[in-house]
Amino acid sequence: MVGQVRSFNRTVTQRIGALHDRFLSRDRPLGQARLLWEIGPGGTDIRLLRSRLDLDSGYLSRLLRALERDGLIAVGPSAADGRVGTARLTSRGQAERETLDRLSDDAAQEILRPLGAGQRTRLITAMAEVERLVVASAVEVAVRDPRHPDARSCLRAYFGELAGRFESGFDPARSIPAEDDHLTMPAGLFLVASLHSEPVGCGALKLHGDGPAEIKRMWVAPAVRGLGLGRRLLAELEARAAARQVRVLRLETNHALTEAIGLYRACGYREVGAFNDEPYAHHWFEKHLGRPAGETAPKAGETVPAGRKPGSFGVVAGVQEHRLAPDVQGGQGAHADARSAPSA
Amino acid sequence: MVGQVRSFNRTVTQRIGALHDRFLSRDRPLGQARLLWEIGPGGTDIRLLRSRLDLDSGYLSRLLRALERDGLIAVGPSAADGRVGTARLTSRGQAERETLDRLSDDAAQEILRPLGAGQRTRLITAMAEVERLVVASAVEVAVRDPRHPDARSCLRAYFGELAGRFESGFDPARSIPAEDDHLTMPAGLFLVASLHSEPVGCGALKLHGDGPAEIKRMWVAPAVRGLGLGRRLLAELEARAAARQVRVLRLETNHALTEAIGLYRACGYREVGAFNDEPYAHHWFEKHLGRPAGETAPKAGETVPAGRKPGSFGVVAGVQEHRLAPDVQGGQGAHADARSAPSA
DNA sequence: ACATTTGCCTGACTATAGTCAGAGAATGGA
DNA sequence: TCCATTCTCTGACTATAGTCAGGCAAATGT
Repeated sequence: MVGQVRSFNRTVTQRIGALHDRFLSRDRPLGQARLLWEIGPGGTDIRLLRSRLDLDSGYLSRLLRALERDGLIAVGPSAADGRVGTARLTSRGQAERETLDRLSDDAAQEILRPLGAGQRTRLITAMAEVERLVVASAVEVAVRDPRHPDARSCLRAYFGELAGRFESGFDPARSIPAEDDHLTMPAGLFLVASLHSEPVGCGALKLHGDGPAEIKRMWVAPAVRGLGLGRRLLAELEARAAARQVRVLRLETNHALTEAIGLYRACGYREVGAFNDEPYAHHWFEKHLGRPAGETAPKAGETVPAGRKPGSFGVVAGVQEHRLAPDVQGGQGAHADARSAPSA
Repeated sequence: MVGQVRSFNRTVTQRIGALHDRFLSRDRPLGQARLLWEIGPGGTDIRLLRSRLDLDSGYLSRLLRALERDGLIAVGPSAADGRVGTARLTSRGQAERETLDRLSDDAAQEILRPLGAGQRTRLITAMAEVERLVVASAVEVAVRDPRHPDARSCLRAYFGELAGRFESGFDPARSIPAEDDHLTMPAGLFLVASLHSEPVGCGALKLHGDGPAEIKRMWVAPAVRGLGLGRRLLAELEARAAARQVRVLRLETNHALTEAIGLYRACGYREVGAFNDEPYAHHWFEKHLGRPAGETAPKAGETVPAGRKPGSFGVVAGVQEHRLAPDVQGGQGAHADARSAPSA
């Protein structure tokens, strides 16, 4: 497995990355091109640019002034806050950005051009799959204080969604409360999932000594649904509950939340009778932890067992192996001919 | 299609490339690390390094001496040719290389770690597919003089393979000859397929005025089989034949070459009676060009029709869209909540 | 044997990317 | 009102990556 990932890293990153950069930096340094793109039509606050591209403020400042000198952008103070600046594209900047857009298309075409029709569709499909899963793997899950802005943002989105999806609407005041203190150690905990440091999901655990603990506040942002994030949050909560000697987990949910119900079932939760009087709930679930298992997915954060083979493959350019892509093929036996010195 | 490729380029290249480089250049500049890797155990001639990494000779020289100063490599003249130098790793160099190897593994693990078991296998499968096809798209096909070293290398490999696979062996002198002049314009032409400027396949066309032309010397290196290269070479030959008013293509082949026979059939060649007395042939095929089509794959080198949508997506870092990966999902409607300023 | 080519090296440059320590203005909170 | 903080900018550096023009020595072809 690791071997395939490494092989992919070498071959694909190298080839596509190189092609990409070659097209983009045809007449402008890469850093500037990146920035020009990132500003986008409509303009962007400088501090946003800094955090998004993760640039030193001095460096960014210089890049901005280079673009400004070339008449591609105009920088002015933000309306709301006199300290922050806003960069916006001039019409020349817009044109330049459209050129970049076109070049990026060319780079993509360059990949597709040599392939046949069937190969193209297979490539597109596989690329979509890799992309989905790589994005999924870029999501980070961490314990956060429920009072943290990211947590608050998730909770707001969560309540908003409940209000939209429950046929009765949703009023937090009528629901059984789960106050911040109850979702903070030692009473419980709150997990936030982030993608590129923006919150995209959450889940909470409310402990009751060594009695059954409760799963609360399970939410995944619409943009990242279908990436297995719900399952991952749930597994993470279960692991942390188990680490605190919890034997039984419980949760209640509304019948409008069909994906959630499906998730709980798939993760080994069994429907039980109502164990509380939550007015918005239609289903109550329970799961006993520490089972002989077989039905639960391996927990996220677990170390992958796959051992490294001593003589395994490429690190960087790895052109030797990369060259004739023996990884791609099964065997690598009798092609000495193809490798024979071309200039002999 | 182009949109998906672009989206992939941004997301995957960015994420994986960044991770990769972060691991590798922990204590050594990337250029040096790459070089150290490329030299490999057993050492490599400097001119090979130059062509493989496509480096300026001056720059390479400096990199080599930096590594030499650090005691990681030793450079000496090659045994065969006093002009060329050979770089080989010292024991410290070996150790350093193994560290890089380990770091590269770590980078791969880092991708897999957050995923569940099912996701991992799906990712691996999709990565293998993308890699195969990206390698396929990196193969270049061009007309070459059959006397060119690359062409010679292919022919040598081709004859070698025939000798190994025909139960009777193969002696070029007994076969109907196709001399260099007959495979050079205007009498014919010779195609060479290269991957990273190493020859990996060939195919030739022998014209007979406006009579049936012959396909000859079809060969694909074992390491790149299964990438559709044979089909591509064949399509390319057909296109060039058609451009010269050829109406009918012919070829003969030996029954030991089962993949080739399958390829010809799949590409619309019909078996016909022997049209020559080639002693090594068991099957003779023919194809009429310029048919109403439907059975031939689209010719390589053809322009892809897929038009660019005016407001389409990211060029460079493209963090805006990239961030919550709307491309990955179908829709992008109601997740304003998840985007709301995390620092609000 | 001699001219040409090939392969590597050196010196002299340039551009890009990035870091770090402040300075100075605007803002927010006590 | 004042103090601490936030945000951007400037100056002063450094490292990496690369380019280009020769120079010298070994090999090659005639």
